[in-house]
Amino acid sequence: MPELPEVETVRLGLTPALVGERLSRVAARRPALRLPIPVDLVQRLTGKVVGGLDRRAKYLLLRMIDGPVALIHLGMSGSMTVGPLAGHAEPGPHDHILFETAAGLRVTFRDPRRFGLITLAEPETLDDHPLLAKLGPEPLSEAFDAEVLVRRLNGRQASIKAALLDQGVVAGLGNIYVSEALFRAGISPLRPAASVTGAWAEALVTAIRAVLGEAIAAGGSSLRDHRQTDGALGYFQHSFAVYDRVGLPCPGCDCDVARTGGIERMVQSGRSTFFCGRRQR
DNA sequence: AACAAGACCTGCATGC
DNA sequence: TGCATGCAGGTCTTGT
Repeated sequence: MPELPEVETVRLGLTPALVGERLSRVAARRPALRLPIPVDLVQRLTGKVVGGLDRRAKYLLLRMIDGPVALIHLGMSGSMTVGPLAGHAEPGPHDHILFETAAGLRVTFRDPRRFGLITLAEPETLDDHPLLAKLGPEPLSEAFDAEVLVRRLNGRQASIKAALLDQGVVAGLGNIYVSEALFRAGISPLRPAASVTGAWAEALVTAIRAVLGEAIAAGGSSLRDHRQTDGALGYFQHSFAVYDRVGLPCPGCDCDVARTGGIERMVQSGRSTFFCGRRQR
C-alpha cells in the first residue's frame, strides 16, 4: 500500500488515539511478518504510555515513555485502523498486531501480504538502527533541495525512475509518486539519474514536494488496501495524472488520444512506470 | 559499487 | 464454475 502520504495519513489518524494513552493490552498474533516479531514485544509495550508517534520515510515510530520505540512498516498491503474496544469484531486472519488503550480503543495492524514489519529499537540509538541509518533526506523537510538531490544522483547511471525509488536517495517515494512527480517535472523516467541537474532538478524537487503535500491533504491514495484509520478512503487517486492511466489523455498535452495513444506504461527494474512520451523528455 | 532480477506473500481481475 | 495467469502502493538478498 503505502508511500509517504499514506503513512503520514495513518500517523495523523493514530495520533489522537494513541499519544498520551496507556497501552492496556498488546497482542502479537503470529511470530513474524517480513521480519520476526520480537518475542519480548508484548511484554515491553504493555502498560507503557505512548509518548509520541513520528514518521521517518515510510516507517512509523511509536515512542513509549520510559520504554522502547516500536518501528512499524506497512509494506505493500498494511493498514492501521482505530475502533472502539467495546463490541469489537473478532480479529481477522490478517490482523496481526493489536494495541488496546486504557481509554477503550483498539488499533489493529492488518497486513495480508505480510511484507510489513514491526520491531523494537532503543530511543538513544534510533538513528543508527539498521532500517533507518541509510535513508535519504525527508522530501518535505528543509534538508531536501535541488543541491542535495543533485549530489545524491551524481554518478548514477540508472534511470531517474529507479534512483527515486531508492530510499537512500530521498526517503518516502514509491511507485505511484515517482511516476507522478516525474510527470509534473516534465522529466522522462528513462533519463539517466545523473543527467537531472540545474533547472530540471529544481523542477523535480518542486514536483515531489507538491505531489506529496497534495496527497497528504487528500488522505493518501486508496487503490486496494489503503484506508485512513477511521476506515475512510483516501481520494488522491482521483488526482493521478499518469499512474494506472494507460491510454487515457495526458492532462498536460491536450492531445487526441485516438492519435497519440495517451498515457503509456513500461516496465523499469521490474515495476510499472506510467508517463506521457510527449510531455516528458 | 552499482545495478537488475529474484524472492518474499496474499488477493483480485481477467481470460479460457 | 474452476483454473491458470498476471498484477499489485516495498525492500531485502542475490548474482552479474
